[in-house]
Amino acid sequence: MKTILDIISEHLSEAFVSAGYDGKYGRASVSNRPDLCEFQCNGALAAAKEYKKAPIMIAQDVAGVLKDDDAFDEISAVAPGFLNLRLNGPFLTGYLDRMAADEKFGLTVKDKPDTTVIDYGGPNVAKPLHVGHLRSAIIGEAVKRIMLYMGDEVTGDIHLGDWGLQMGLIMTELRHREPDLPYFDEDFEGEYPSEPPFTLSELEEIYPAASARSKNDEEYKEEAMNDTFLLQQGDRGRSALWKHIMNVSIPDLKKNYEKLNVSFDLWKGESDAKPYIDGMVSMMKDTGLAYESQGALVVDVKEETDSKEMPPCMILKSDGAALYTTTDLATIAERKKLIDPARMVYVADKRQEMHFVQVFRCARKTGVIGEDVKLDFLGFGTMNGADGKPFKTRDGGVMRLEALLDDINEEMYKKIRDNHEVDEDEARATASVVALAAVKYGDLSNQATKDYIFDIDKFTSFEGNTGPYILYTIVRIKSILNKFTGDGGSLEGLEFNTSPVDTEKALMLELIRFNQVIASAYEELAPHKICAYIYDVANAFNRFYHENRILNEENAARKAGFLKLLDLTKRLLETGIDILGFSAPEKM
RNA sequence: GUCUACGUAGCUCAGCAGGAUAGAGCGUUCGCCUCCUAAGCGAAAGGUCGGAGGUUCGAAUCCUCUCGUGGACGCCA
Repeated sequence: MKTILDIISEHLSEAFVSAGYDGKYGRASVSNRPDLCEFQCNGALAAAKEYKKAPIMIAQDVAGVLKDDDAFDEISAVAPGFLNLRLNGPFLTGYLDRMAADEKFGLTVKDKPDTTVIDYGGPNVAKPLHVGHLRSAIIGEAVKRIMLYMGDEVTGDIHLGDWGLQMGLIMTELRHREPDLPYFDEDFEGEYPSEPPFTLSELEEIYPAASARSKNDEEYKEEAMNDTFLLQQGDRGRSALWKHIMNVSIPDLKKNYEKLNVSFDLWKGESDAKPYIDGMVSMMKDTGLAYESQGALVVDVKEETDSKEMPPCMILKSDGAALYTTTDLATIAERKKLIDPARMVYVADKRQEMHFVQVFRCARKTGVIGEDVKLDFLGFGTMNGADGKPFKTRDGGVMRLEALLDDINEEMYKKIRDNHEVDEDEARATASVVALAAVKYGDLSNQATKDYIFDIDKFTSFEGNTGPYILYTIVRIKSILNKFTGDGGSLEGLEFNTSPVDTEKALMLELIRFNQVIASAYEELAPHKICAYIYDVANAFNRFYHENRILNEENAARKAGFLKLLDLTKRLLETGIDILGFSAPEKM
């Protein structure tokens, strides 16, 4: 179904043509002066030059043609040449009727879905999730859902960090602590123990310890690199140990992502690309594109148009071990073979942009992937604390994701208990739903590419442009509709009011933007556009709510129209937050 | 040093295929709960859109320069 702007633009274009001007000038936009009009067209201003005519004259000509158009109640040509439009009530409700009857509220889904892989999350195994992992998870999940809603076939891959130096570091540290473990005995030929030699919390402590030591201890770091290399070569003991690390770590990761309402279709990792590395490397060597430089194997990815330095893409380190670029390239080959997607989207910290530019160029240049497959990098900014510096706990440590969510849950719980008399279980359940919305909306309402301030005080205050405000609005609507249906009312067969009151029409005008907003959020991979939109809708609803008594409205037809509008508003808002990856409680 | 992103109200952010009086939220001040949830609604105050040039009838938006801040710049991911 066409967007309302496209429809209005068509009317305008025809009018421009009828008046003797080029139809291209008939582009409509939402008014930036709601006091004057609902939609506007600035085409006459642009056309003035071509026709050497005062813009107001052109606007008047077009307005003259439009005066019989039943889509509009009011058309005026205003100096210096604006065309101001107000929509006709029945025309507007006709559009709403079609929206309400459509499964996707008039969104034109893609007729040819793109098979897409979205790579997000990217946690390292054996490391607890911390706040730094929040953005990739939240943004990636939202982008995945936007693409799904738009009709693409999307596979979300968590792409675990399970094959790099961090694995070697863990093994080195473990050997220093427990040198007698059979995994490190090269002569050991028996069965390795089935029980892991560490618990989750031990594992979570081992990595930071190892990482810290490797920074000051050159010898230790070399050991870790060697362990990494041996693991990648398939060393038996290290592979067994690797499995233990995975088995201990992954269930915990799953549990944590579940709490975030983030789910992955694939739990693949860097290690899964291993079978593709050798073939890929020899292919790159055979074609002569990969060559040795300073002991490492590299591929040049410079392009003539580059205005900056572009270091070559490193395929193998000088010790022959794989690194980040290696597994990312091999993963592209793996996805090509197993999924054959039309597009791959990577959601990662924007500081990795250079890496992805190199990987994408290298993949194309060496034929790992064809030119027809779209490769997109969506980089997000750093999550900073209230002081504008990278987010830390009060004592300066890295905040674990679990701790952060627990804090916010607790604040939320207190707030609910303060506001209403509810039993403990219900308050806890509601608190977790609202807290998640607060965190996710707080992140998603900012442009992904920018750094943003994660201010716990702000997020737990829950006023203004926040997730809880959106939820509160939905809960309000639900409450009214439930009361209505509880009293025996039915939402079937209601009709929109064709002569809406001001705040009612304002709400309608917000609702009809839905398909436009979703399409634009999809084009730009921009969840914040959906946030801004549902905030506008919630705002318009709350104004309407305050000015009208809905259930007590005496005019039955008018009341029916109100209820019909409420129902559609609720469905749109619920769809919006579902796309963003959170949900609303029944009460709050 | 090279490249890059960003500088919009006291704070946090929208707006940017050029268009009428630059918008929200928080904070500040003042109103509104006998009535469907006040986590709400209304109103006020608060801005030379970092600065300087340029293109244009018209620039927060496009171009150039400049200042400031962050980031990236081969064996980490």
